[in-house]
Amino acid sequence: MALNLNACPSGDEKVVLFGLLLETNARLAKDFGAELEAKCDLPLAWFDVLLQLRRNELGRLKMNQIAEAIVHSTGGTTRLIDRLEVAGYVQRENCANDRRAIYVAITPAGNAKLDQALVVHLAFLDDSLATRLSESERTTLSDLLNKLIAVV
Amino acid sequence: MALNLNACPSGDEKVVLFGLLLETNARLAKDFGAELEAKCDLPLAWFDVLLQLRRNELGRLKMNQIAEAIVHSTGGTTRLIDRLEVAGYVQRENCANDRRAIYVAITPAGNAKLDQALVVHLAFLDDSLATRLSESERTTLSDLLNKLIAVV
DNA sequence: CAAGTATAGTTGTTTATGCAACTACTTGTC
DNA sequence: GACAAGTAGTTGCATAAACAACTATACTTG
Repeated sequence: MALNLNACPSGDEKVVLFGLLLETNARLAKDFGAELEAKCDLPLAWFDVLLQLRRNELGRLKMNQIAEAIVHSTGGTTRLIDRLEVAGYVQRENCANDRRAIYVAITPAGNAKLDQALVVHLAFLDDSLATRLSESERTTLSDLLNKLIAVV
Repeated sequence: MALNLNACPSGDEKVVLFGLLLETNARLAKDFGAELEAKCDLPLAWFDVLLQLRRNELGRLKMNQIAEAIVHSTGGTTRLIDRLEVAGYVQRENCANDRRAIYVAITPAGNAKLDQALVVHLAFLDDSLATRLSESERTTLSDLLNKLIAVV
């Protein structure tokens, strides 16, 4: 396995871990994305936006908060929200205090779609997460990822 | 935090974990990708390909093995390898046994570029991984991700 | 061994995204 | 209170990737 470690640290423990993280993510995103698209006709990025919006108790966030939360550029987020708005899942609302800013609010149709998607999501997670990791393992994983992401 | 759990399981433990995985990955990929691009003029996807090639003791893989390893479509992989080949980092080689198949082999220039990139990678990992997670935490994280990815 | 099926890779087309330049608005400072 | 600097969002452009249709080769089965 570790054939030529010094010249080529491609087998370094941290390098492997980083690669594993990318790969795990890519496979999960691909699998779940395909399922979501097939069963709900909803792209993963749209799901992500709707979920972020629901997590805010007012059901709305500013553009830059969304961009930050879903780790997209602001330009990309503008057009992503454009598509969601055309589909009727969100709507732009003006911000009284700051006329530069725009709130994006989830609509009833968006909430309904998200509910539908969450059913699929939970089934997927039962199948792919819960069968592979116990509850305590999932807690450990959460803790580690939180440490990893903290103040990056 | 859990305002309306039953109607809207957006705060479900598994849902949160899944989101955390996506977010961690997105941030790490974005940060490291930017650094790699800035310091080595090497896109993250190229780095990934070169790393996969080096991990094979012959320094070469077939197209479909690469596509599988980096979790891309075969069509996307064709064009990714096109670019790497134009840059001189890999070369296509015929496969004697199977005339449909094509080997992609890393070139000396590719190896040199990868060495350069690995220096940057290790520095990044020291900075973003090693400072946040101890060695035993990293081992735990590796184990959990391996379980998660197994036979997906 | 011929016909049908499966596999490896490429190509046309569409789409989503990032970057940089831009407009509009706000905040801080003299 | 005007001007500089900073911030919010959008747009033009370039690019990377997915999907589906295609070609070429290999395998399988009657």
